[in-house]
Amino acid sequence: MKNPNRAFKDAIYEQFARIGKAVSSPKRLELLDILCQGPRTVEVLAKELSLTVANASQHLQILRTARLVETEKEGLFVIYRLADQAVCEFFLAMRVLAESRLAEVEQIKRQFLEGREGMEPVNREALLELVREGAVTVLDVRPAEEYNAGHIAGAISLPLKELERHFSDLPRDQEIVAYCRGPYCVLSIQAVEMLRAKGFKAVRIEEGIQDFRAMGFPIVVNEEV
Amino acid sequence: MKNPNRAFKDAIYEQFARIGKAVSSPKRLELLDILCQGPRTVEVLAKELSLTVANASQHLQILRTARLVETEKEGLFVIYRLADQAVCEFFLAMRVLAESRLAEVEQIKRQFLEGREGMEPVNREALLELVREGAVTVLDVRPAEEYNAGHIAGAISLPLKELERHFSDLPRDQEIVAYCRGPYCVLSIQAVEMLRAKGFKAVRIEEGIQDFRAMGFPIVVNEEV
DNA sequence: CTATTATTCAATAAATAAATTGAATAATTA
DNA sequence: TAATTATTCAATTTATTTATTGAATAATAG
Repeated sequence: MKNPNRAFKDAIYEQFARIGKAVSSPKRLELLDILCQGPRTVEVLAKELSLTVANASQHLQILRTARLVETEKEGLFVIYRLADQAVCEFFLAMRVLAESRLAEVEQIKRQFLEGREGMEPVNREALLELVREGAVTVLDVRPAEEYNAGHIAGAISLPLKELERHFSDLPRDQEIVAYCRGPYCVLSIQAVEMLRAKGFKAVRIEEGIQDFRAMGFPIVVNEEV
Repeated sequence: MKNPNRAFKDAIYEQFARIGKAVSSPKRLELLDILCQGPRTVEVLAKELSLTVANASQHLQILRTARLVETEKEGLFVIYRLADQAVCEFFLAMRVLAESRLAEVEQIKRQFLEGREGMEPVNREALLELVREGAVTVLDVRPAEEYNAGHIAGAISLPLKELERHFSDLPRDQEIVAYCRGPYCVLSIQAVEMLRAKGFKAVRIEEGIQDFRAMGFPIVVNEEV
């Protein structure tokens, strides 16, 4: 070893790599993405990712070893949550980097949305402005608990599962903008398809709640029951 | 497969994981850190990390596959550089996250600096303010090429290797603040030790050139020769 | 053309990580 | 207390990653 500082540097970068290793698995990234939305039990996470519970538990423990998530035992359940909001911001930064550096991401997305109406990349800035002004009906199509945990001020909660039962509550003259968890969540895609099939003027906005938060949109949190 | 969108999500998160895998090795993180300072040849990078050239080349190719770095052939040499300044910012974000989440980082650093004078965590804000005001002599102890590629406005270039020959150029009445590549670069540590041994009032500032840039310090770039 | 030099490639062995399976643990309910 | 449920543990197989080595390639200089 020529350089006497090698051991120090090795030790430091090995620590940095703990974070890197934690985010080097697609499954763990998806877990982080969901945990950005709020705390979840192992069971719920496993189901969301179509993993066995044991496998999900293992991945979660790796995230915990890297101190990116924390746990709390509540009765029979173990609730996992992000250790810090900074972890969510880091995940978002990584997503943005992947989107900007890897053309494949855009390609996979385009391929998935191909042929579906209302999903074409709209003029995002203009749409965001309309949302800001309240000039459109903003629909939060995530499950009610997630809406309660935090939603865009002025947005209406209408979980995808209940959409069919509430068509009559929605305006036919005004544009409807649906959002969900983010660009890779399909809830808003399905919602817009259903709405369009019924003749509504609906469009999807890719941004998820964390993106809106990062952009400084006012977020409303409902009281816990 | 219960969920028909699984394939889409798997494809997306697999792309994200390409970035994660690229930054999951300590060696590749160190390579990125150095490349944040500027372009380098394979040979130089290999030497800096005490790696074989073949091994360094392999790591660099992995970074290139993840589109984090780019290459350019110049004569016999292949020059690697970051593909985008955003990659440097991402690396810094990862470093900050590791520092905040992993207590081990601070511990390793403390252990390394133990017993050395001038390295105690000084009042950073106050010191930065002095640097900003030009109330202290600011020493850039990196190699001259790196100084030329970008340095804090007002800083004097005095590479560690030439320090001994230029003691007489330095003020004995004013405080000297040395900086280098960042908190895990040892150049400024060695410089401060040498200066103190000669009776100068020298302190180290942990921040590296990329940190100063991120903090909005004015950076001066010398004309290429 | 030959020699030199920087880099990459290819093959291998060793280490590490991933998913699967079934058993073990811990908290709760009947 | 026994049964149930959510989670973790441990063992295994399979796949991936890492470092090492020596050969191959490509650009340049003699």
